[in-house]
Amino acid sequence: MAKRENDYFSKTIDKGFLILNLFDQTHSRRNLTEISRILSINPTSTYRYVNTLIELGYLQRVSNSKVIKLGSRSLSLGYQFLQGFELLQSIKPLIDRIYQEHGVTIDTVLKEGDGLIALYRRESKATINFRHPLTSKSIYARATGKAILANMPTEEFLVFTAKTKLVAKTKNTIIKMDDLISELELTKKRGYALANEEYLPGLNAIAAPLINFSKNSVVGAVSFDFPALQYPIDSIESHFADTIKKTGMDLSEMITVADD
Amino acid sequence: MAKRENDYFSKTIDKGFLILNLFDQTHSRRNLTEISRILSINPTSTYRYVNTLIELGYLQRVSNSKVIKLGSRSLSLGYQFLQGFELLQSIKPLIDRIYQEHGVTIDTVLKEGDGLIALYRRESKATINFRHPLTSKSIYARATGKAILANMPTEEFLVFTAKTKLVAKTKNTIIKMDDLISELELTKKRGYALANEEYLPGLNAIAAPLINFSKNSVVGAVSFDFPALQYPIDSIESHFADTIKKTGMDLSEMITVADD
DNA sequence: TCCACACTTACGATTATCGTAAATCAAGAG
DNA sequence: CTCTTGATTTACGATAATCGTAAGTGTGGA
Repeated sequence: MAKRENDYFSKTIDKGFLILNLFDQTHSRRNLTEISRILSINPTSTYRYVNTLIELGYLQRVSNSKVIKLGSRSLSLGYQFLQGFELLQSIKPLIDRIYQEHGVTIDTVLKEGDGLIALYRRESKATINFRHPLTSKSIYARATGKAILANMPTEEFLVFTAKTKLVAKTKNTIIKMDDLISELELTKKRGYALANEEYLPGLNAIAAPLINFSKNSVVGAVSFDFPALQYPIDSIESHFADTIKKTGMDLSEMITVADD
Repeated sequence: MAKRENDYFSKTIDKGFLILNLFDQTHSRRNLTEISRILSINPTSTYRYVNTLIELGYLQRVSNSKVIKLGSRSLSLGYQFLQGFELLQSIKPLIDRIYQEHGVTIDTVLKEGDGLIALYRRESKATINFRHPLTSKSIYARATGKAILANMPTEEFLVFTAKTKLVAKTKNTIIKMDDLISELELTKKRGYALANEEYLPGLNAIAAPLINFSKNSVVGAVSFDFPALQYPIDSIESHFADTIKKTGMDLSEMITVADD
């Protein structure tokens, strides 16, 4: 073996998942060349991998053509992941209950690397909103993100400030780091974060951090989301500040137990 | 190379997914030895694979211990699969609407090999019921399964009768093949299937097949599920026969377009 | 403290995968 | 209908990734 750089990492598995990851709502169909180019994998290897995933049922051909889409095995694996993910199962009943009581849209996210990933979302109209982004990097522009940033260890926050360039997502996005820092100080003090159309135009939100008390670290955040037109930020703050703080605390307690 | 049995199938990818598949609601935590034994993979290889999946975030260690559970990457991949699965996206709005109108529990399944897999489910109380089985083999005991069997090509049905042994799931399960066959003839004639506590005690259901008209083949089924106590099978039949047939037809039309 | 078992690392042997080249297929242009 | 072009699939020797034994390290219970 040449380098033995990391003997205990399988590149092949990595590639398999990279391929599967290319299929999502906006790219539900792809062909070999596309896959091969995006991932810079030799066409023959790509063929082998795709063929494997098709035989396993995770991908399938669109009516015997060369076009490829997700297979039904992916669907059941998807459900299985949701069912098997302990944290989701533990917080779901509580979120559903709060949703019933207050009729607000609730979004729960986890901190994952630099960004956020969706943990569970209840929409005031439909159920899970399948259009909502599953991951987002612009953590500083979202209420959930700000709740997390405000409760990060100083060291980690410094890394964030060092490597993040604040980009305007909307006209309200905070783009000066100093402004963001004082906003976060306020956020930490009062126990909740606000986002006044800072991430998406027309979307206001209030969020509280999710803390693993036993590790004393922030793992995510929960937010209530509102249409900005009917719910100006002041009215959200006066009506929901206590509720979001309580919700954050309740969820944090569950997470502390479930997260290990 | 020794055999060149199938040059275009990657065993490594296969194994990666086999490992991930071991994690579900009832087995949300496992250790190396367990995985290695179940899959008959050499411990070192198992270590390599698990290590890979951990580095990629699909698995994670339970607080630095040796115990392993699903990682947050699996959660987002799970959501991504649901979002990217075209058939689910196309039928979801219709199911949601029928759910609103009739307030019944709706279950949609796809035929997959010998068994059924969950496509989408709306519960009359909560949303997606995460406890409901995602896959089931006892196709003959369920309303959805019977709707599918009744509309299978003769050839495929003969394969089913040849290799299936009817096992009683409840005291009502049909266990004589002749009885099942005449039941299926009736099912086909009237356009819907009934299950009178044949799969689970206390569960009654009425189901219609989902047909891909362009291929002229049955791809799944949709059912309304009821608690047997409040809803005897006769009353279900008289109240919901037309609705389930209409629902089946509407969904079939969508599927014909979306399924290719 | 010791034992038993599980996990991790090392490294030569093995063989699965890589990747060039050539064949086949499919779609659009003429 | 034929040709052309680009995509997909197959073949097969070369390469290097993975396998699997063996030995080392950790960990929990007796």
